[in-house]
Amino acid sequence: MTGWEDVRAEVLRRIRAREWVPGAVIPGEEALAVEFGVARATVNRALRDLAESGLLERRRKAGTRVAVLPVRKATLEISIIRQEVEARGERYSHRVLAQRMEAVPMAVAVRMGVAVGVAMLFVETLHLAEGRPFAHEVRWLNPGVLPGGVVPDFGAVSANEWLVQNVAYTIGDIAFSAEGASRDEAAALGLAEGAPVFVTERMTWTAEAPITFVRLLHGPGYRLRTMV
Amino acid sequence: MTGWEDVRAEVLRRIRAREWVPGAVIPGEEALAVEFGVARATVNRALRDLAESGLLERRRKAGTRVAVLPVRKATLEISIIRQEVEARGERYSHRVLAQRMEAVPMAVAVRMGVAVGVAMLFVETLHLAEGRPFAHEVRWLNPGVLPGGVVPDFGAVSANEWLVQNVAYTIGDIAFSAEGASRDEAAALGLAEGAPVFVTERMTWTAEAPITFVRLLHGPGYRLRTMV
DNA sequence: TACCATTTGTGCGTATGTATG
DNA sequence: CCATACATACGCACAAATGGT
Repeated sequence: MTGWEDVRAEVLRRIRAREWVPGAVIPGEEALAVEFGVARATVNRALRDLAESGLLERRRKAGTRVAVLPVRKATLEISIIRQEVEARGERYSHRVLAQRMEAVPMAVAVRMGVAVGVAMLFVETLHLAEGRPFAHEVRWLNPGVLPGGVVPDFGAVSANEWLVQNVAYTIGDIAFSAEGASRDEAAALGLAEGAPVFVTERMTWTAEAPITFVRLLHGPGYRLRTMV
Repeated sequence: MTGWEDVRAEVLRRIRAREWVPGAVIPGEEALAVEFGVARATVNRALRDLAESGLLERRRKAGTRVAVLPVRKATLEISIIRQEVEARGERYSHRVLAQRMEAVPMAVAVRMGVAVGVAMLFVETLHLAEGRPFAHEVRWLNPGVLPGGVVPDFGAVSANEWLVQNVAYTIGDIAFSAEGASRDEAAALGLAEGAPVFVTERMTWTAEAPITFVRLLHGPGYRLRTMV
């Protein structure tokens, strides 16, 4: 009956009810464990969870305090474009518009952390939902990460999906912005030049080497949502 | 020397090295605990962490398997606009452009889950960085959540910040999109009509009642980033 | 359908490590 | 340097979910 989620709920209630006000130190784990009649580990689990979600701040020796300006943490689920389309109940397809070795432009070189002019595999893809343009993808891919140096057939499986399945867990960062579509981008997506597009730029790395830089454009109507 | 993070690192290595391929069931917690010479709880902590980040899928009785299409989970830190501006080393200020009770339009009523025409507190704010428009905010706020029914002075502390500090932990969802600025929005942000703007829409609730619906517009140059 | 065996989920009490006021 | 409070570990136990018989 008293699990760590119950403890979390009660702590949450006290924060909400302002029984514990922002900035104040709350009782220690041991004290709460006694009060709630649970083990200290159970309290720890609950408080750790609340700290992860930004509501509490915990420091050794200093104790646990209620965050003054809680930074809310929202989690985005970055899925394969195919999954995204299929989740809407639409049929997915994609077309490779270009694929070639190409010297990276400066903007990309900077983000990938390589010298300007280094040759990378350049892949341009149009993702379709029910045959209509859904997203336009431009990608630079470090050929060094391809197993055996063999370039896969991105016409069969999109680069997006192929990488997730074939190149191991990576770290990276993502940035979102709104931009006006360039002439080429607009043409690919069937929009007017300058139309607002939702831009996702993603850079991924292994421990040492850059893997890929992707610039993904979604046309009007696209919404990126967080999962509660 | 062998903490749960070490266990996680080793499991990660095996996934990366494809010793455990996507879709395959990995050894049970007990077996891994024996192999690594740690307690089962330690293995559990490590595997739970990997499952939370989307790399493993766990089900009772079925065991733990390597995710076939790992859904990457990116965490966004949603901070107060003032913090965001100050983090850039710029001076923050804001102006309340409008504040009145107003019947919610249908689009907002639907999202807030209230009847069309219900009166909410409407607040329009312009956020400035170094005196230049940074973001335009339109907010509908349920007056029922105001302590004592008193409307705070949003000219002193922005509604954004006031709510975080005075209304307790909430659940909500956020959606991001790119749109063309309307005439009024463009005017507020000093842009041309139809210019691409980055739109953040946030809806928050307490357990039962809607708290607030916000529509936040950022002009060109704004980028929303994830933390690694 | 009913039951059982397996596997993860979580709890308890205790002990030790570690950052830090 | 020490006392404190969190961080994490261990071993055990039982609960809950669920695949299979």
